[in-house]
Amino acid sequence: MNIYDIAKEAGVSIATVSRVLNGSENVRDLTRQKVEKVLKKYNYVPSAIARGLMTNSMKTIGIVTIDIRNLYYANVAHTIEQALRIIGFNSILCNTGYDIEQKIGYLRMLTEKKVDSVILVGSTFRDPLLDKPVLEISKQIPVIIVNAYYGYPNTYSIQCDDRKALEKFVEYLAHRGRRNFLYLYDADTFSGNLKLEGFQKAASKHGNIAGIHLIRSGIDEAANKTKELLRSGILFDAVLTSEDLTAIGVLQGLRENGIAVPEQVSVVGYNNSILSLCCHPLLSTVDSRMEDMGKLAVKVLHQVLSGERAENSIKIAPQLIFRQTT
Amino acid sequence: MNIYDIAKEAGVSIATVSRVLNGSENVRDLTRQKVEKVLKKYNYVPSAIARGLMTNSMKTIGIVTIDIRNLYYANVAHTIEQALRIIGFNSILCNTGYDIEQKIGYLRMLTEKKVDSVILVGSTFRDPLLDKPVLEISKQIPVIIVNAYYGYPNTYSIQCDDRKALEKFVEYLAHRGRRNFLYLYDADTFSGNLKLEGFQKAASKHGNIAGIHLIRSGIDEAANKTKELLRSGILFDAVLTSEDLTAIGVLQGLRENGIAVPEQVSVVGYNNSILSLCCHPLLSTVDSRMEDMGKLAVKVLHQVLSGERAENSIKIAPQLIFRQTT
DNA sequence: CTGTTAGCGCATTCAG
DNA sequence: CTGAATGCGCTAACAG
Repeated sequence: MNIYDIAKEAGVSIATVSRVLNGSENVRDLTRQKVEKVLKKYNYVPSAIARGLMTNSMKTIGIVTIDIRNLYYANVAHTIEQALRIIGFNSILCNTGYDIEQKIGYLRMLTEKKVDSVILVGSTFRDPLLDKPVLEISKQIPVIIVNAYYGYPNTYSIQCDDRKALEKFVEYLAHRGRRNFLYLYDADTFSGNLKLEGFQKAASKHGNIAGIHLIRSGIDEAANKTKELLRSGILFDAVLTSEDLTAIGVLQGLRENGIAVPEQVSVVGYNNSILSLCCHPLLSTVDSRMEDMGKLAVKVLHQVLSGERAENSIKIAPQLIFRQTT
Repeated sequence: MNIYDIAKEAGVSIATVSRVLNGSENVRDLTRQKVEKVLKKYNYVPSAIARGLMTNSMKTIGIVTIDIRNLYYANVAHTIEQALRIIGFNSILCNTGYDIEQKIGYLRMLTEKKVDSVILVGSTFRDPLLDKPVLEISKQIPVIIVNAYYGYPNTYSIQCDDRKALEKFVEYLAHRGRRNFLYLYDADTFSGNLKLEGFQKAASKHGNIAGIHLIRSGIDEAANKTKELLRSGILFDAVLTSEDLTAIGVLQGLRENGIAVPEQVSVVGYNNSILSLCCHPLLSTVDSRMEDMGKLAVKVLHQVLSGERAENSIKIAPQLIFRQTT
């Protein structure tokens, strides 16, 4: 069933059918009704593919991220998908994992499918090996990157000021009498480095750096590292992390050693995920405002696709969340 | 830049270009090289839209679920997306929320975009109001439903035996001396009812039903309900739930009242999410094997799309996970 | 092994 | 306000 069948049965031309399908004004009411009757009769659904071939757009955008199982990415992806739907776009979801070839493969697929834009979620997409593919794509369609920055034309970036978040939390803890700051992180990325810099700057200014350790992501990894550090006799009274999950591992490591939180040691997570509300004591953390970033990403995209001017780089302020671990 | 431009520059016909693009055998090596050279020169990417118009397939399927921020759905969606990619399909992600109109709207969009199939994730998609839309779609393309069942032709269902999970857990707890069973759940759905039935049957057989309560989803809601029940003097020594998050709320409610887990009360979650590893004590729960369900969904889909016969209904066995709360 | 031709289903001129 | 004609970029016969 296509537009020809409808036209024939309604006794009009395909142009007219197309017009009523697209809500054009220039159709006599009587004609419109004739067509709509047939449309309804067959419950006709036009083919977005054929339309796409003409308009060169499928009203679809690609959301590219590492792994949707990560709460952080899930949140942003969800927000983006919902905001896009409202402005008439659907989302192709791409979980690339950390493999660069996969990332490139997904990018290629998205250009084949002629998406109207690509939204990269996560600072791991700021990678020298991706520079060329991203540059190429950005020549065709706008590229939005959440939590990192590309300097190319037609790329737009939304970031949270991660550096400041760490700085301010260290500062806060120093005011509360903490002196020996430990930092555990699990990602050596663009935004990971910003956090690290913030920690280093503030910790050395307001106290001492008791240690900085890059560990694998996961509760057990963080718990083990904590226990190892405890055994080695390192002194610390505050632990900051790049992710809630890591902080929860720290909590468990401390508990096993009978160390009271926050009395003896303060612990701080990152992302303000639901996890931070599941542990005990409730985790102090940083709200990196992923929902706001997602919404901004779509807002910028909408502006760009509408031909309006849009900010090339937006930075929003994180929010410190004080709960029971500080 | 299209197939004509390539053909002209390579000095061949568009059919030949199409052949090398699709890896056809029937091309002389020399010819192939000529074409490939031009392809590379312009970094040519064929249009999936145009191809789709001919083949009537965009190699895309729709993943329809409530909300990807829910860990359970995120897991299944991720697994499905990955498995699909391997067999050459991409995924349009649809977060419908609970609104029925939205669900229908997404379904309509997916048929417009001519997806090759739709995978419904979650038993909330077994809804009388969706019967007709699902029936209509299933006449066009296969519909897979995870965690529920539709009896229509060309629909396929993957389920976890939720009823048995609850039965077995109650039984286990009874063996360990528990007698007064409480059940808190947050979803009045197809699978929700199965869990409930399992609980009722086993609890009344092996002990007493101390209460069954439908509450809103969330930690606080569960914690408040727990405290309310405690105040009201209801006696119970085991709490089962339909979701880890609810169980964690119960844990917090009990803690506030100084009730020891598992010494005085056992608590059981559902889904074996990462949340169950974040709380203290570590939560006993049910692994509903969403990864396996996701993989099975794609396996069945692959069979169907390949014209093979596939099981219309598959049920897999859940696994009880014993940690510290039982 | 290669080229010609004919659509796929729609949007979009351009006439009338 | 409506219709005829054209083409989007590709695949799939069908000839040769």
